[in-house]
Amino acid sequence: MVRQKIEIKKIDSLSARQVTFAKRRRGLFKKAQELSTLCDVELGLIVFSATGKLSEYSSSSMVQVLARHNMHSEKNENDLEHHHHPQLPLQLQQDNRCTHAMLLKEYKDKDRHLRQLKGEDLQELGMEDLIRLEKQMERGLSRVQKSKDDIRLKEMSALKKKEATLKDENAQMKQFFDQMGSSMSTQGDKPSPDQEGQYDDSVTNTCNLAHNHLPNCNSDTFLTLGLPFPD
Amino acid sequence: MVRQKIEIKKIDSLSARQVTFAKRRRGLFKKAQELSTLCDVELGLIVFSATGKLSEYSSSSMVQVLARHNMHSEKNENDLEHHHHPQLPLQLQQDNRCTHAMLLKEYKDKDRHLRQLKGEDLQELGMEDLIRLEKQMERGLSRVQKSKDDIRLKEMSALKKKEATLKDENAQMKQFFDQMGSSMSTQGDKPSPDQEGQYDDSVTNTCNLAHNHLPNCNSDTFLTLGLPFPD
DNA sequence: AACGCTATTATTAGCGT
DNA sequence: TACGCTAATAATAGCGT
Repeated sequence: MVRQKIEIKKIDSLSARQVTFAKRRRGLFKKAQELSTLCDVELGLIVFSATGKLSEYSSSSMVQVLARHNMHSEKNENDLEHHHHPQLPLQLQQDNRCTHAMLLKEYKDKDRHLRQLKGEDLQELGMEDLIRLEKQMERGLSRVQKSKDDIRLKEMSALKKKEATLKDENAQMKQFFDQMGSSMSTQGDKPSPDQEGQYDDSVTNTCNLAHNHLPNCNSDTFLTLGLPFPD
Repeated sequence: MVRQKIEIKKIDSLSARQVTFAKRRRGLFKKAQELSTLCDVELGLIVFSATGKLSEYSSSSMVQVLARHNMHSEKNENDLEHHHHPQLPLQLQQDNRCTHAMLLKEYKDKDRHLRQLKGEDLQELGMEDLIRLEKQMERGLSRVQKSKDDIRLKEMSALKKKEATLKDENAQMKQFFDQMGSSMSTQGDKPSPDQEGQYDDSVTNTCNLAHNHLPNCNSDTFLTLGLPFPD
């Protein structure tokens, strides 16, 4: 880094790439080793050099790490099997060895398409492909935005409903306290128990503590008390 | 490292260990990512946190990395088999079986993600997921648009180059015809054959048919004739 | 528990040999 | 090709919030 910071993209020069690979791989293995020691965690690191040579580090043993990793994978696999798409291509459900290659192929196709939708690996595409991709992405984007809007709308309507309910309750309560106030000034102080049942505890308590004859009792104040806006 | 360099041994304090784990894991993943990008190598990193949570990075896909790793292992395994180490085959068989399950899982994951990027199956997503998805799509979209721009720019510069060439040719031709015109009015009508060899047929023919002494011969006219714009 | 800060250490890009 | 070297960037330990 004598001259300047480098940008993270494939190094053009083969020799420079090899040198950097050797240096950074050493650094990476060291960091992995330090992490596993310092934090006492299990970890595995597999690196294939450009020439295909394998080098690996693992805190315990690679077999152990991979076994554990496979357990996790299987767990997720079972969950997915249960909750999600039971209707995938039948071929994929069928057993093992013969479908493995096909599965891998389909997997790679999907992977490529996915990367393209994420804006990677575009250099191999021509203008027509790019335009088709762009259209597809715009469609997807607008659908996502529509979904967002839908959720927001649902949230809004829930809030509106809650607001209406609270306004209602507040109005009733105001009426009740007004009655109580006027009857207090002329006779006793007992509220009728059958009306009290309509209000939930928190609102009732808050109001009982705060006001005895409701000065400035408008519904917004009550709405604020009843609705703890999360943001 | 404000106070001093730390020694590489298990950190005693649980909370400090967790913090360091989070920080260093981020660093390690970043380094792994940089290495795979800079040096264009395949690499996989598997980390189990102290609480058993799995986190992984792989340059391509974990399945591919593990499959490749299994191949290497099997090769070595055969060598070892020869050298009297008969105690690993079970694990590896299990690995292969699990790799298939994992492949299926990753396939499904990719498939789901792909459909989401195409704007399908959005109903199961929450607002956070949608926002993340939207960001991703916007990034992808802008990259696709950048690729389009790049192609257009390349096309433009090719066109500009061609334009310059044609302008040059036209200028030379005009000069030639001017000379011919003036020599016709004073003497003969033969062009010198060695200059004619510089022009390609279409341009030469067009000009010969259209003009005999070049009225209004500006280079744009010639450019239009020489360049059939496709759009 | 998760973030931001910053003084320090750690890593490494570009050379030289 | 592989190994130092060193200036410069990158990571991060220990705090504070």
